[in-house]
Amino acid sequence: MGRKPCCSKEGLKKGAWTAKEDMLLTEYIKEHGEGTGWRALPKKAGLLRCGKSCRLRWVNYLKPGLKRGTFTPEEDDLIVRLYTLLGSRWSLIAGRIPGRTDNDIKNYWNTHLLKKLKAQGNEPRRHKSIRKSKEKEKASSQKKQTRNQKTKERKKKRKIAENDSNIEEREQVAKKTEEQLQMQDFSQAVSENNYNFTGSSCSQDGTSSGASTSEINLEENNYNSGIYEKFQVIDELLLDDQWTEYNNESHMMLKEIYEEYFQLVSKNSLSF
DNA sequence: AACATTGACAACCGCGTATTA
DNA sequence: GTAATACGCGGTTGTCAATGT
Repeated sequence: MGRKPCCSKEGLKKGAWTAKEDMLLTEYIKEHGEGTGWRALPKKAGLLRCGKSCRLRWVNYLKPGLKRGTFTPEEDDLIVRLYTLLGSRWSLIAGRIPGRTDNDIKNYWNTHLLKKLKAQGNEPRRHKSIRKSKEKEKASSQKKQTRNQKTKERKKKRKIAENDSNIEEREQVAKKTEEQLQMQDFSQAVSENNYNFTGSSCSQDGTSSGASTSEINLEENNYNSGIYEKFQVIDELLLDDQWTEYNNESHMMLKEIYEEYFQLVSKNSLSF
């Protein structure tokens, strides 16, 4: 019953992708297309990765049409507005910004935009985490605290290891030098005695359709409790002349999102 | 120069949902 | 209908580079 058994993760590679792996994945997808099932792809493409990892690499990095580099002020503004509107639904936001992935936007938000907005005193209201319970948040903050500690320890260890290997290296060099000197002596002795001698060297949808009705579920009632307020925010956004002036297309897009949002809320029979 | 901190971003993990036998 | 699995998403972590002390 059910689907085929899941892949064993044993022997699968993790960490940064190599150029060769990128090439294998790209070539396979070019030839067979994207929708052939991520689960079986790695084996068919000759990759020692899990399907999940392949999908992520493709979607976030290799897929044609992805924009790299700095975000434009228009993109910044759009992200901020969409965040205000949708919260951390990065795939939905990404679906509205051509060439950018959810991961991209998420990273950019966390490392640039949030700080920028804080500095301007415009920090957006934090949306309720979609999944996280308070317990998890607590655990997460504890993890965060130990993280710096771990980093420190890792660096310490690496330093020690480097030192050790340096010592080892130095010892080896010293040993080699000594051996070479001995060999030279020997060689010299041999040559002095007219013998022939030969030496040897040695030598790692985001589209709107993705917003199923379940995305705004009843568990999020707290989140939705501020929905009236949210609609006011949307109205403000839509009535913002400055915004309307410089980006009419995006303005239309926000209107569409407004419609979608309204429909989703209606489907969940939320009254306000 | 050495060490600590912060920034940046790719990649991983775990969960909820969709799909399938 | 049900259980098992795949898929997609958001949150988190790992790691290297840059910057500060």
